[in-house]
Amino acid sequence: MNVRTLCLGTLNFGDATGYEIKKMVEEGMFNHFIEASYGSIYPALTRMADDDLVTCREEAQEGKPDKKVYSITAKGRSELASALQGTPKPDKFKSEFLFVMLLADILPADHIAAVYGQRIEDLRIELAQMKSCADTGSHPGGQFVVGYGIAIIEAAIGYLEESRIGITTDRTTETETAGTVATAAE
Amino acid sequence: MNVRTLCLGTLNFGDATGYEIKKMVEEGMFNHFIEASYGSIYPALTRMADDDLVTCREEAQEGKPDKKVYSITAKGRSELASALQGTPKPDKFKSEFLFVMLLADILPADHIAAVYGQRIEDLRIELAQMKSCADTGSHPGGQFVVGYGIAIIEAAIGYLEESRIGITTDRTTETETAGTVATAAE
DNA sequence: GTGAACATGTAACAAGTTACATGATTGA
DNA sequence: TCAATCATGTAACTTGTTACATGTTCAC
Repeated sequence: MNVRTLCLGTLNFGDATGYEIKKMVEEGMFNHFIEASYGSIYPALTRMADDDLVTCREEAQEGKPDKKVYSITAKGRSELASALQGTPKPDKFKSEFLFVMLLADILPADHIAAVYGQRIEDLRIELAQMKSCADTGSHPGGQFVVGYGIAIIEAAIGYLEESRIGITTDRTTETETAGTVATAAE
Repeated sequence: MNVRTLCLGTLNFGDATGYEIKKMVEEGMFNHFIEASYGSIYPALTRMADDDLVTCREEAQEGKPDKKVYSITAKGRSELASALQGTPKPDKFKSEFLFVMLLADILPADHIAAVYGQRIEDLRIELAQMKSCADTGSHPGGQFVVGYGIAIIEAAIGYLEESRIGITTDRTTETETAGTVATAAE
């Protein structure tokens, strides 16, 4: 999915500036399954205004630069609907963490342990953040998405906790090799 | 993580051709948390051979073009280890499906139902595929990764199944609007 | 007085994908 | 005979990120 559809989707929930869209994406529940930068949002918004998918009203502010508040148009809404038509592409789940775990045996045991612990902690934070989203947004679609996120993160935490002993201990002989490699890397 | 590290990582499990690396990524357990195309793998392999991270031995074949079998070198292994040093970036989970669900109320009810059903089916296939990986790879890191994948996919399926009624029924008044939008979209 | 938050925007750059080019074999 | 599998490779193209540019206010 492209930035255009993303912007259209957020604007469907209400008017917003480019700045606000970015914030919603990185702080709201969007956060966990989408991302976008200013460098892509602003140009997208400008082009969409040219295409009449959104309208822009400028709001002067004291001290701060003018706000450009965007609203989705009827044309924008139908564009959004047709972009959402058809089968959505399968989810993409990219994980450097898992890649590291896959190659755990060539890495120092303490590094693995640290990364592992950190991951659990990160997931707990993500979970808390997601649960706070659940209270705010009473919108049905939002509720569903947040529920999905919670279910998955809880499963991940659960798995990591019950596998912790296995992955951390299961490596007696490898530590020397890892040491050699780490030294050679410098 | 870049293609280089990915290739180095797969070569760490044994020699392979560019073609085989691609297959492993799209069929093996790598599949679910990484992706790469020929257009990125082949150039990466060539450059890494120049940098002495891998060696290449050409194997003539009848009827088929020559195979280029790559092996990771000691230098490659240390490069891999140092690339895996440091905290891995947080997992990225991108989901068009969830985005569609978020905006379910502006889309035709039957479309949502179809997409929803398809998603459950796809996840079941993914789960089966992942479970078959579990038998093949007896490697500890692989076992862990596959276990993680299974845990998450099962959680997703579970959530989708128990929420099915809610998301599909909870939309009586919206259908008309959706119809209008769908028409306008054409 | 220093950094964060507010607010927009552009240009250079990175990274990878898609499509193309080539060509034999094998199974339906 | 038509598609798929095996096998490699390049060039054009997409898409988006990073870094920069600009400027105020508020809190510490």
